[in-house]
Amino acid sequence: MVTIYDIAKKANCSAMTVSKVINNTGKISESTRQRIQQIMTQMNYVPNSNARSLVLQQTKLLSLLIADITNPFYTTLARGAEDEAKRLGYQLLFSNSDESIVKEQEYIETVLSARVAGVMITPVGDSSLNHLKLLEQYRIPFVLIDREVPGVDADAVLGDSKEGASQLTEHLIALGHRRIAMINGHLETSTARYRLEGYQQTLRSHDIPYDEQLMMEMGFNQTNADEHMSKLLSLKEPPTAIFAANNLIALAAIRSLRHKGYLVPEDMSIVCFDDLETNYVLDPFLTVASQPAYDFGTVGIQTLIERIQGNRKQIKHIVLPPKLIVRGSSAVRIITQ
Amino acid sequence: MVTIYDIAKKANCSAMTVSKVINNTGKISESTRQRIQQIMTQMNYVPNSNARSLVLQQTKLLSLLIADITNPFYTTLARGAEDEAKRLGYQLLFSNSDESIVKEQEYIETVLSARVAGVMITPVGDSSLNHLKLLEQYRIPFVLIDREVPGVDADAVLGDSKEGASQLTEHLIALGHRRIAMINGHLETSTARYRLEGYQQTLRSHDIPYDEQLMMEMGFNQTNADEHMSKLLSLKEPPTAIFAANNLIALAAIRSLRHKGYLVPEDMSIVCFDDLETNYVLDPFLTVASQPAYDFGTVGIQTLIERIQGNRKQIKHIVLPPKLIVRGSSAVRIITQ
DNA sequence: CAAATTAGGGTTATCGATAACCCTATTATA
DNA sequence: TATAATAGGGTTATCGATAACCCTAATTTG
Repeated sequence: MVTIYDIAKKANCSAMTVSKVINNTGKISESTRQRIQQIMTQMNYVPNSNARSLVLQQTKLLSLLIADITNPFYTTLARGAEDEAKRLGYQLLFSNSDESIVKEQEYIETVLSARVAGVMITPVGDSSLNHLKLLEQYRIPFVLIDREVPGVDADAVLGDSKEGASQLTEHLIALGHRRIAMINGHLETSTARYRLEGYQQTLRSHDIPYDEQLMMEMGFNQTNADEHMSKLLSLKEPPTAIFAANNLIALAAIRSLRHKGYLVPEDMSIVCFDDLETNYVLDPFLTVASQPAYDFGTVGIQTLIERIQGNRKQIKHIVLPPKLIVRGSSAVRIITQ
Repeated sequence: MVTIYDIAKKANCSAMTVSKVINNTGKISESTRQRIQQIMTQMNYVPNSNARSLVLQQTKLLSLLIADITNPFYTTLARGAEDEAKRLGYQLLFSNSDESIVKEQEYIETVLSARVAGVMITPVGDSSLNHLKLLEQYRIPFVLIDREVPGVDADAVLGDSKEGASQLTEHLIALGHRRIAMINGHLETSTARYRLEGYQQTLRSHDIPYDEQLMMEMGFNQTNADEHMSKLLSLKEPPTAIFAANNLIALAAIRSLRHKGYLVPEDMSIVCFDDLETNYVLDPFLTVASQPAYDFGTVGIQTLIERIQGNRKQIKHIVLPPKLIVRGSSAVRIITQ
């Protein structure tokens, strides 16, 4: 590998002079500057950022920890993050936690060892508290994406889960539904709690009693929907609509229903959080509270870098509002009998 | 940040002793080993991998350069790559080239400066030759994914584009189609060339003349399908089927056709390369030559790390075969008139 | 019992780049 | 003209970890 010493030797000067040319600091005559620059180009010199990071005590590396890159929401988010990071001169490491607290913990440690400049993380849940504290202890800036963690006072880019849940529930009620089930993610995550809150509050405002039998809790990325669906369908008064906490749950629910011989939306309306990238879907079907995944990525990186560069002292919570998109998976309740 | 010197001071020993405990080298008494280990845990010591990389002249960083993470094929590939990298103790940087040779070039340079251990790259096309040579010059191992580059003799994990194209064309012919158009990616990429070859050869083997008017070339990620579709439809003898070089092109084609009032597959059969993640598709519709995207990722990383660790001298080309999946987008040719 | 090992640990130089400071001609200024 | 200022560049120490080698006391071996 070519180093500044190689350049210096060829240019008949000291390494320091080369360094000054590279960083555009100090006083260098125009002629030596050009000579050195030419030699660097000619020798294909590329600075060793390990060495640089070591002395400067900072890297241009950011870390992105998400649940699963193949989840469409995170895919788009990651793309936004990478675009913005690149634009601002940073590189992006990424990893998948699969909603596992253990994987998350392991990753935080490798991230610490890489001395990344900052971390953008979708925390698994409230129990992420411990490793987030570790980041704090090491003074590594981080920004929470999509989910809050009680006890952690950090920058965050969030959706408005309560508002989105309200909109979706409101939509179902407007279609005549009264028995509205909810299949939620783990209540260990803040989004699940807010979505529940929005759902309950909207029911209440329409004088619809909250029925615990209509509440199901499963992981955001799990697919044991069959079981939950059976329970719901076997109720004395089964639901006529389902509010799924995200699109994966909704898709699993629809598959399960079809499997059991039910039609959506004829027999059951389904709505959910998060859209699917319409570019890759031929016939968009889900009625969703769409969240701006790409913006989650870009805004998250911006927020992170602001903090890294110390341009801001106070904590910032940014809320990106959801947008209701009505499609074929929800329909007017058909009153039988 | 806690360093080995901090540990050493607290443990009343030299930094070297701490280093030996960390790396499990040298001779250390069981008692000091435990004492040091305890102090490290207590102080939350995490090694500085910049310093380590600097002296060892190697990092545990790999780089993944793909066209676009939101393209479903690459999403899954990236997931496979990350899983495998993590399993083998490496971290993954990623970036999107958007099929742009300029972005690719820039990225290669930042990658060089990060002193990554290796690079996994889906080259934009034949003109990637220059920066790949730069990698070679710096002796940074790399593996080509999905596409070959003439003049570059490197490890590669490839699909069998010719075979897949043959299968798809064969399928259309079996359905009675004779006027089969092809919408290809840029011929600057090896996959586009092989797919063309498979298509042409299969036509020939059925004594169907190759008609240049039925050949369209567009970028793998571009969507000016409308224009191409208009040309095809206005031919004296328009096609009854289209072979799209990948799924994005196929989707764009279908949208364009629908927009013009044509039905798929009634008026036009469509087949293509690369499946969509069936987990996120409610009603899989495309007849595809499916490629094992996840395996592209894992095998690519394996191949790369083998080379990094110097366990293998000779160049290796791994070919992962495609699989024909017949669905609703292709149908028997309806003979009108 | 003397010599040779070895256990257990320490010293020093090094990786590549940079900060902080120093040095010497030349030029500007009083 | 004498002095101060500056242009242009060099020296040295440092970041954190490790390789290569050294050192001393205890233990083993012939």
